[in-house]
Amino acid sequence: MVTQAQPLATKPLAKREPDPADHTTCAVMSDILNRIGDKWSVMIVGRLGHGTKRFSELKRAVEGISQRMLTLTLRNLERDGLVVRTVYPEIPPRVEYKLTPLGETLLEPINALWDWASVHGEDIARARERYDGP
Amino acid sequence: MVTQAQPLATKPLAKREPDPADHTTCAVMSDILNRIGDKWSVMIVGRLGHGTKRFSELKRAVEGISQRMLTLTLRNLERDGLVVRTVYPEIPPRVEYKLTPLGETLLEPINALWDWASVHGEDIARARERYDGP
DNA sequence: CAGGATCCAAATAGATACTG
DNA sequence: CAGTATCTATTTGGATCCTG
Repeated sequence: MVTQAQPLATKPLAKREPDPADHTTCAVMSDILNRIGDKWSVMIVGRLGHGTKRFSELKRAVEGISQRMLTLTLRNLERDGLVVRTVYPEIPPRVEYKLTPLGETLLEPINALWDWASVHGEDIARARERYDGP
Repeated sequence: MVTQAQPLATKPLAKREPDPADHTTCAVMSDILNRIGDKWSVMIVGRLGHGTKRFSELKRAVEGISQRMLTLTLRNLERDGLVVRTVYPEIPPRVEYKLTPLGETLLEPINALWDWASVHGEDIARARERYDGP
């Protein structure tokens, strides 16, 4: 309940190797992964990396997503401070979503992953074929 | 011992921006995220980044994981060619896990994420407090 | 248009108990 | 030690209907 105003900003835990034995960072990672690891968050963040989009644009852009999941995912991203939601009180209603500065910083590691996926995706596919049987 | 596969190098699909409209890479991403996005894979890969570990070592190192989930996750990582499993026919049995060359390449984007998490974890925590109510 | 509310199916995860 | 086999609880996602 205490809205503690600790000297915030970029005074993190210090850079460190990924170390699952480090329970603090480990917990944070679990948390992050729960967000970006879900089925849609990365797609949406990636799409918003191209600029502001409204709800229906996202729905069309992110192939296969249901209305419900788009709403839920956007709410979570908003809650985590990665996305801002702006409502224009018009008729018909218009709602726009864009990345926050924090959200934009996430774009970088996500791009790294995206690159990895595009480079090694076929390696994985081959590994699976090998594993699943000759 | 296990230097069987050369890192297959970089002959990818060409570098590209994250673009959820690109259905090919998009599908690959979904796939990758399904692997590294689950609750345990990243922890395990991170831990194996420090070197070969046996089953019980991993179980102790990755806090909170159940035997079942460790087995399942390791099998998936093995299937995807990210981890090699070596059984030593001794009594009592000994099984060791280590990253493949492909698995090691994954360490890099994972580290990027880990860094991001350690830097911005508190930002997210604060954003949530703000969102959830004062 | 941008959702909220429901209901239901499927995927995931945890807790045992048992085994070579 | 390193699993497998079950059974159950929780999470998640999709489909559908409704509204300002």
